Amino acid sequence: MASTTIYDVAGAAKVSLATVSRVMNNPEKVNPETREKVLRVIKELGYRPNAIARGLASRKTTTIGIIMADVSRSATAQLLGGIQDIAKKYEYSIKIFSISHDEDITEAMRTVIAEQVDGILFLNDELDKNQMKIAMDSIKDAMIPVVLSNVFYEDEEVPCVAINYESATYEITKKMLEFGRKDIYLFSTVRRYSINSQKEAGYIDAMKEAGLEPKIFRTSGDVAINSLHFKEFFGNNKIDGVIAVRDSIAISFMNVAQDHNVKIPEDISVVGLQNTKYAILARPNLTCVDTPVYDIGAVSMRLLTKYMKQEETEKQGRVLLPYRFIRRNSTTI
Amino acid sequence: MASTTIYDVAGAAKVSLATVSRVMNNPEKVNPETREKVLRVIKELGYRPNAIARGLASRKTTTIGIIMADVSRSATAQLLGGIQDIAKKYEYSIKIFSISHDEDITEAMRTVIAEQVDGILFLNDELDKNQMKIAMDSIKDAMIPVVLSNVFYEDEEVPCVAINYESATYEITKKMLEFGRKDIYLFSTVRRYSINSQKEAGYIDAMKEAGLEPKIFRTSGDVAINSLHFKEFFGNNKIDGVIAVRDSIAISFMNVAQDHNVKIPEDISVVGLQNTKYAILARPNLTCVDTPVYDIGAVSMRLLTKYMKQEETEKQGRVLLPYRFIRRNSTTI
DNA sequence: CTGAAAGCGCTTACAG
DNA sequence: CTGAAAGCGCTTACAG
Repeated sequence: MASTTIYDVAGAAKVSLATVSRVMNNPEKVNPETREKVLRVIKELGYRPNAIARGLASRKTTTIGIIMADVSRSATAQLLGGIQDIAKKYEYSIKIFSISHDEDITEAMRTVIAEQVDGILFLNDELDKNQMKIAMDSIKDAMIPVVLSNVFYEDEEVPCVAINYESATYEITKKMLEFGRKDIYLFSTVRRYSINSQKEAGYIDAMKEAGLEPKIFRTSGDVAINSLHFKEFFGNNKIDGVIAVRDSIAISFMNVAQDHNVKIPEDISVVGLQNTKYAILARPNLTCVDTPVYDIGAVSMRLLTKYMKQEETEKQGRVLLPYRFIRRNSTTI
Repeated sequence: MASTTIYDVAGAAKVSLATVSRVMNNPEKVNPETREKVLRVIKELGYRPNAIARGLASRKTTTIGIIMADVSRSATAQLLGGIQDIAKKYEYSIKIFSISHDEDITEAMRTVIAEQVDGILFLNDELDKNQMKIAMDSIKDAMIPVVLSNVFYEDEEVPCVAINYESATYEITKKMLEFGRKDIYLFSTVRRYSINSQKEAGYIDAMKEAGLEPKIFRTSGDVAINSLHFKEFFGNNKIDGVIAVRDSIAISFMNVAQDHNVKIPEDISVVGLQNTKYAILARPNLTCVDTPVYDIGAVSMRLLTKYMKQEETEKQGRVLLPYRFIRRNSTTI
């Protein structure tokens, strides 16, 4: 079945195609009677304008591009959830682009730009400074509105929606210190992410302020490997607190600790910095800093629509969403 | 910076735009020398053809549409991972569309079709039979190649990549029976998914074959609610085996059971039907049927490319990928 | 309020 | 092998 075009509608309604176009785009500019007539025909024929033709003619695709590292990462999927809900509301389509840190960023960005998206939501937090600069510069050159979503970039002029991971981690570290913990470790990842760097900074601040030495332990994202690494903590290392950038790291640590007859939270307090749904499946339940990733996605998409419609023109810098602590049984806090 | 067009390239290379177009689409049809010249100019100018214009002129967008229920569901994110890797390889762009079971499917499908995607990967397994029919019929009418990815539809003519969840569940139930378990429950979801129905069917078969009464317990997807429901199992119900359609259900059951001093696996054997990465974070580690969701995504995308290029023309029906059992500590199997 | 016409940036027969 | 021209299905000034 060949799809019906604007010509078919114009023919059936006995008007010009310009009029049909107007009832779809500027209905107020057309006589109510003809408008109704056209609307009726549109409905009868089930007509939907070809989005590609419309995109070419109007130079607006009502499509946004989402640039990320890996869809299957839990945080990315959550962000997408929030983005999608808002995008749907404002009738934007979504195109996704994964860019790996080991590919040619210039080329990858050209691909995105060639797709003529109206705006970009940038979620990739696995690029280094130089790569980020290339990406941001190419978006700027193409004059495409962009919002960073749960990623940080040094140029604070670029709009960004996230959480103040630094202060969140600072505060939770402080709290542990107040409750008497001294040998607190931060468990982070081997790969560097812009967000985890912030968490590390907050932790380091709090420890230094207390006159203690910050101890960052970097582990793999792989749970099986983590488990092996963790064993070393139960011989020589003095340790009474753990803050993990990922819940899965915290949970696998708790498991290994308990296998070594270490009591959680009495001997070691453990905190996760995500609050994924697995936090309450862990035994003991994992105390967390709750980071509202869905909301970050939703808010950043909402902000992007404003830039695309030029309702918001001045760069307002970083939007930092509130976070909160969820006390469960893995801490004595 | 206004983007460079094919006219700019043609001008700089002193050829017609038709020639530029040819070096991009049918390089073999143009003289090697002019080809090199044009290629050089393209590189210098960083030219990339406008994908929208190209799409309109060629009637091919090299974009596929992915229809799903909710991106943030773990299985969906995994599928997307596999899809994206293959799509990238074949240079297809990806547009995502979420369709909820409570919206107007006809309209939703029109939106997808209006976007002129070259092919559709259908992942939504939350629609009922009638809705599925509407969706499939509209795709057929629009003559867009489609592959079902981890979803089942009664018309087996529609290409589909998945796992034989029915036989997988049948076999694991059998295995439990062989090892002496008798009061085996299947824990499923309140909402109906095409995949979970298959799991239920396999379980029912195996139980009936053994002359036992199948007992399906439907619980919410919410872990907190599950926990409350599970309590009833430790008073009256006789139960010595649990097969859960989701790992999270299995894990929260194990937690509640252990809180009631029930021994896993001695008193109750527990199996999860996903093998998410949380299976090994659970205590005891969760025995699973491993369902290679990433692979389903990758294979379905690969198959779709074949249909789009018409390499594969005849409908080959369902492609069922292999699955396997992963024995861990939550079973005595 | 409505229609004729140009144009969006490409591709693709058609000539030559 | 190359170019001129038509056309993809729309939108949008421009007249009227």
